[in-house]
Amino acid sequence: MDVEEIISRLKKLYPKGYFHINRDPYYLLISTVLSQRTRDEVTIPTTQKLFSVFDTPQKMASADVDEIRELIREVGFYNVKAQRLIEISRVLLDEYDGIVPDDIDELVKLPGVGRKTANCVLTYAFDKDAIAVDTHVHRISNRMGLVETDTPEETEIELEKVVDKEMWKDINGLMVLFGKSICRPVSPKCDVCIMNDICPKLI
DNA sequence: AAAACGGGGGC
DNA sequence: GCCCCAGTTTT
Repeated sequence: MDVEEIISRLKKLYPKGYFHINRDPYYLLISTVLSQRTRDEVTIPTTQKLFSVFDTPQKMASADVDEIRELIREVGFYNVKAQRLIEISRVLLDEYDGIVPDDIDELVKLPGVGRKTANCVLTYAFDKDAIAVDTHVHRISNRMGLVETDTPEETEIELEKVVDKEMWKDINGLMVLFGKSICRPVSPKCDVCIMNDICPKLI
């Protein structure tokens, strides 16, 4: 399977890539945590609403957890997420001088931040070379025969072997857009898919 | 390895 | 009314 061809086609299909309203590291970190297992149509306005009140680690760290909880209710998992946002902000202040670290090993130490979230921050906020593997990237990479893996962690490792480093940061956004519109989890739109001629169609 | 966290939208 | 969604932590 020609990885470069796949990414090249996705870039043509989505020339503007994935749109982010704000690439500030703290904003992106918080919005990405809020987006876990949640549609971004919901996450985007909720994050803006939250930041209209608490827009810095200093403000968030001393916020009332009940107020955060109500502000983010629509994204779901609001109880644990509200506590994590406050705890993340406190750790940033205590351990990192209020600055979001640009290192994977430091980011994953933050509560509620796993490899997917950390790699999103690295690629979108810091423009670093990393692959953020979510369910879309995991599913599509396997469907198209780029890798054969059981877990996102495994997929990240295998993708790094078969994709040029300069393309790593593009994978997540492109495959998310592709995965939501065409290569969906169930009933993918293979009949209108631009990968039709090169896809193994292992569905 | 499996459960738990969850409101909102699609069907 | 049922099922799924830019995951991560806990049991």
